[in-house]
Amino acid sequence: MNSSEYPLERQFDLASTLISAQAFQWREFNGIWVGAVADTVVAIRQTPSSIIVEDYCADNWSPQEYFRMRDNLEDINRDLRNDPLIDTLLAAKADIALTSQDPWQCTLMFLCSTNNNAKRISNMVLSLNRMFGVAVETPYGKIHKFPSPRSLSSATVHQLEACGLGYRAKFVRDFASIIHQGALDFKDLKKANYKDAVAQLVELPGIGPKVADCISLLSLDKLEAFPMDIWIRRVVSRRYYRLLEKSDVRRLLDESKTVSPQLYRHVTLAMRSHFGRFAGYAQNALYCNAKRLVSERTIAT
DNA sequence: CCGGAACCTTGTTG
DNA sequence: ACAACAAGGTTCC
Repeated sequence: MNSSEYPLERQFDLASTLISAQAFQWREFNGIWVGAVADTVVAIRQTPSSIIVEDYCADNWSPQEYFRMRDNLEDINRDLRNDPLIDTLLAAKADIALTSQDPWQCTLMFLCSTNNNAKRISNMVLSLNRMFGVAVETPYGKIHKFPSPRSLSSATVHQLEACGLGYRAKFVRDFASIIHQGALDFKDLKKANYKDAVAQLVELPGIGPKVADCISLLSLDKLEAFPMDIWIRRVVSRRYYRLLEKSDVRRLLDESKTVSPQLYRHVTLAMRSHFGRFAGYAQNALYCNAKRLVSERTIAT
């Protein structure tokens, strides 16, 4: 076990970030967050001035990188500062960091995320780890590493269904095979521009435009990606309708109707042109705000 | 290309 | 308690 302390290069809230539905593998043990990341298992805790990481399998996992501590938030915020709502949210200091994850792991988790809720996604990911990941002894019990492409590609659909994946089992297996065979290289996607990366991602089984945007933003350094889920759909149609075609707004407002690929493209393009090259940061702020408002409401009633 | 339905399952809601 | 519904969408037709 390798323990290191990293000074907080800027303030952010660890707990809020780890439950913000950017990743689904984290579990808390009295303020200490334990989870599988990339090819290791880590326990993280936050002090007022630092992040302390215990790394159980390696010594190269960097919280600075994972939490994007080196992004220049002043530049980013200045860039986003032609938007009143974002200004308000930035002033409120939600302190939720944007994560930069391992693409293989990130893609797997978002494959599990479709038509699903955070709690269940988390259960699915933890089951996959338990069934297919290498067990590691920690003070918090046996924690399993994230499975390799090899192990998931040789899994049976039946085994994956036993992890609670449902109809996603086939997607996960097929996707794992593609990666295991080397038919897609995430390094190429990192080098590619946003548009090309998304175009390649949506060719993969179970990955549509929304999941492709999440992967691009959270693991491929495409900070202009603006994933639109149901929460962003609501915010956009109610607070940013001026940027959109009337017919698109009507379509978004009627939640009984699905978002067609073209509508998704229209709307997210409009948002990207509004927010610019760091649109993903704006998306994260809007998403967290929407969720926060809802949780306050459920507590109040 | 578009719209609508089906999709596994579980946690939450009324 | 228990049915109905929603849940960070995608695929198929």
